[in-house]
Amino acid sequence: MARQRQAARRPGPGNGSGPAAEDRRRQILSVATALFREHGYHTTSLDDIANEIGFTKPAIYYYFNGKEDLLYAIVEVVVDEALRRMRAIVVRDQPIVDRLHALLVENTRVVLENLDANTVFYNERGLLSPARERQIRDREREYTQLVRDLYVAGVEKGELLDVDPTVATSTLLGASIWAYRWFTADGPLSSDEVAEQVAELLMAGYRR
Amino acid sequence: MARQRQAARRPGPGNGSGPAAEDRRRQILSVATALFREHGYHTTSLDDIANEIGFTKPAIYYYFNGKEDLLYAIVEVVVDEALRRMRAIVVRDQPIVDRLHALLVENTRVVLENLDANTVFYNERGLLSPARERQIRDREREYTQLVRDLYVAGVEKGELLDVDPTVATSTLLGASIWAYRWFTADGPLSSDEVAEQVAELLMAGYRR
DNA sequence: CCTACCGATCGGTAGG
DNA sequence: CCTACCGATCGGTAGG
Repeated sequence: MARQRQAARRPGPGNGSGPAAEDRRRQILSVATALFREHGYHTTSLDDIANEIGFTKPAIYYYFNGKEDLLYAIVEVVVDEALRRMRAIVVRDQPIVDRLHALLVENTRVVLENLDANTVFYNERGLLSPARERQIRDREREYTQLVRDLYVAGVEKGELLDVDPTVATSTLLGASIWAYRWFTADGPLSSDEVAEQVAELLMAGYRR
Repeated sequence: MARQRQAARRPGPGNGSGPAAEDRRRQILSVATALFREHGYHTTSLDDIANEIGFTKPAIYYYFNGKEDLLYAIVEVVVDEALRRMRAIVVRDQPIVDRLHALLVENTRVVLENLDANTVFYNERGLLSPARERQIRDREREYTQLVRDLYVAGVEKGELLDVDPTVATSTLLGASIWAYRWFTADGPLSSDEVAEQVAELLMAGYRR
């Protein structure tokens, strides 16, 4: 589908940083994200991506330096967005339990609102070069650390269950993130409803 | 390391199904599991696997029909083992809350005890052929269904928190499984300790 | 279980 | 952003 070449304006090096070029970049990333999610990074060729958009492989090199740059760009946005949202919640003037709850709701939301990109993040980011993988890992650690610090403070105040804070943080975030594996937009629950229920379950525990 | 060829007995088609052949199969799978986990399926070549053991690529074709067969064999063991252990717990003569707790402890344990294989399972199983992926997915569904049925029964009896059973099941199992992403054998906690703490947190909730 | 080798795929580049 | 093309990798096979 959409295999016709647009007879539109030649981009040319001139507007390589113009707004039209930004749109093209976004379009390439969007298509790459969907294909990487569906088939995996290595099973998706640059030809696949280019064809899906309606032009040829070398065009991609006009906007990106190589295949790995596509993956990196996708993955980078995911951590940065998660980090940004977590930061905003952690500093709120609320009881720690409430902040942790809000944080888990928000975390599930951000995952489900960007399902393709998040799936690529969790499935393919290990394929990045060691240097880039490290950069991503550092930012992810920062994000985990944010939640861990909150948890430690909550235990000290007697607001949270006293288990190992690393276990608690990883497990709670993991439970939230895991939604990317089973959530379907055509299911009975909206992403917001899922986010709420997940957070509720983790806060209250399953035991009645 | 271990790059010397063993000058041992030629296997030959004769003992292709003998005990020595089974050992070889297991060895190949074990090496493949470690490499697939570390570098990913597509980044690991059959030459890599063969070299690591100390012979050449065609030898692998003496024991397996192709690269994908290696992945399938690894992944199959993982679901089957999980399914087997879950079945044994679900039928116990215990209160549902206790069975759910035991089940989560056991689930985390089985993941952490076979970290390499489970990591491959969750990261690479999407690369199987559609037919094989379906087979794995069916067995995984059976396993999820087991836990879901237990949850539904628990809610009816008033023993469990009344949230959507699919959300509950997926989230609880996900939280447990997620340990494969952050657990390290050289950390302060043993896999058994982690398994207990995860299950405790999920049962009681983080709120004090 | 080895040597030798083929065919296809694919990321990337030249040159415009 | 296109045509044409190269080089390397790699799964798989022949033939022993």
